Amino acid sequence: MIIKKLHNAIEIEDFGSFDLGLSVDCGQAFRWTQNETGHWCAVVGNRYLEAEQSEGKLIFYTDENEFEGFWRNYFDLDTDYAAICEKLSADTHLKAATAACPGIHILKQEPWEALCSFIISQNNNIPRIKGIIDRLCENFGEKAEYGYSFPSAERLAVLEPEDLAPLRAGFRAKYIIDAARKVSNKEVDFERIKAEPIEFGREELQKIKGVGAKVAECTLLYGFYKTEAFPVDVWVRRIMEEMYPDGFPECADKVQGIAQQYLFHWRRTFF
DNA sequence: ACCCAGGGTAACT
DNA sequence: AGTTACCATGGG
Repeated sequence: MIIKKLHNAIEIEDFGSFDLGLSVDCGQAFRWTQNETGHWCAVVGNRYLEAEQSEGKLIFYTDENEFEGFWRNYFDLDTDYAAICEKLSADTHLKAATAACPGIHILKQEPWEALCSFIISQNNNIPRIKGIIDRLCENFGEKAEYGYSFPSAERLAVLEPEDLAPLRAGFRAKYIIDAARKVSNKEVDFERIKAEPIEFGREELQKIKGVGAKVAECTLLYGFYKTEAFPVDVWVRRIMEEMYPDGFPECADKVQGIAQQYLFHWRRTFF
């Protein structure tokens, strides 16, 4: 990876197969948008980033400290995805999926934002999920010059489900409040989920009303970077029924979640 | 009017 | 233990 400092940005070459647009817009994160110039923009935590990719170059409009201290890890730029995809290619369908949409990285999102986002995702579609999350941030996040932050669990914990009416989240409002309360009072312990094997996280997260197996797996994969987490939504279920009636291939051991992300995007985009 | 969406709960057999 | 209606909302 070659990193050059520009006057207002960091320019990167030789960053492997990473695809910025695919990674931020393949259904794992919901706050990235394209501005008039096609640059990808989002608020993550209390930071803001504008970024673009063109002609083999990746440009982050931020300084070196921010890139090295946060974004490099957020985009998982130091993991060798080419090697992972090569390993997955031992399976015919995974070979096709990884070849069809190369460059997807798992984004290392904030655990609370991932949990809350995937609670909202249940029995919902991606455009509407984005809308609800936008309204959640506008109503309860902190306003900065560049946009609204994602509201903390502590901020939402003091609210009642009816207070979330402006979100038009439907039956999910009460689940969001229950999650906020159990996370902020440590009844659901994020530090232990980070430290312990995935089985602990599975049980811990499902103590929350409205969190079942699928939302828990998404939270563990995108919020805790547990790459063996395996979320099965309606699209992945179709793939499992059509292509893997006898189970998921061994070559995906420990990275089932990454394999799942390629299959999800492949199935939605090309079938 | 009907069906579906990155599901989960509760109430049934 | 395995099915099924129902849950709010909006787009096709």
